[in-house]
Amino acid sequence: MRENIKAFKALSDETRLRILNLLLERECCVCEVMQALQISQARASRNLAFLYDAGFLKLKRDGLWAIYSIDKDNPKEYCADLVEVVRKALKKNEMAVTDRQRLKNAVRVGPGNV
Amino acid sequence: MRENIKAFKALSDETRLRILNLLLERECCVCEVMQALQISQARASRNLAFLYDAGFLKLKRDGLWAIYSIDKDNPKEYCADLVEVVRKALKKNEMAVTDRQRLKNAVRVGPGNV
DNA sequence: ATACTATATGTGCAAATACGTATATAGTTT
DNA sequence: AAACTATATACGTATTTGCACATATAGTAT
Repeated sequence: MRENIKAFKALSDETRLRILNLLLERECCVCEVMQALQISQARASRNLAFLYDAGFLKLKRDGLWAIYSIDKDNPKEYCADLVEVVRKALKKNEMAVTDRQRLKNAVRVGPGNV
Repeated sequence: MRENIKAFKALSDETRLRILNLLLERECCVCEVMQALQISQARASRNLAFLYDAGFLKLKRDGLWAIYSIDKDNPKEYCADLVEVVRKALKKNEMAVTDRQRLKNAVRVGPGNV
């Protein structure tokens, strides 16, 4: 039960839903998330970590970059189900559409160079 | 987005997941919920109201009793999807099984008579 | 009407949450 | 090595949450 609660809690926050919306498009590094959502680096990092901890994301390192993506192989069945719910829910959401648009212009370069 | 967040928030709490678990068995009045979960009347009432407000439940009055049940006709598609996720997640959960068992012995009589 | 019953809600408090700011960490480049 | 870069985290603060307790509300029965 504790794990389920953690998963629902992870999804009950606007910042994290917006992040998930981005990652449904493609994998992102922290700096791309902060650009697309126009939020601080610490906020992006923290909320990505929250989603990761809840089991929704996987992480790979590429030099200085931390590349987060949706973990489609997570054995917890509810994870994939919940991601699908989010995808459907945000498909036509105005803010989500804007974020996805901004993601296209985001570049893989750190906070100091944006 | 605000509605989705409210729905996820409603599910990110142990008491409310346990309540939903009961209602997946059958409709319940407030006093049956408090008996099955062994919680206070105020706590049962408030958390039922929370789930109701999030769109998961419907309410019918029967004399003094407030009968809550899962609203299967809610047009919001994510509601039914999320209820299904909860059903799968709690099917074999130990606490959820215990609660369902206790529900069988719950009676439709108020807090003063338990 | 009065007493009773089931449910809802106001209040205050302790704990949890989310954030900005500043700083630490770890990998990269020169 | 030193300077730089992307990310993670510690800390303080404002807000939100969930609860117990007490009380209010509304329907029922006598």
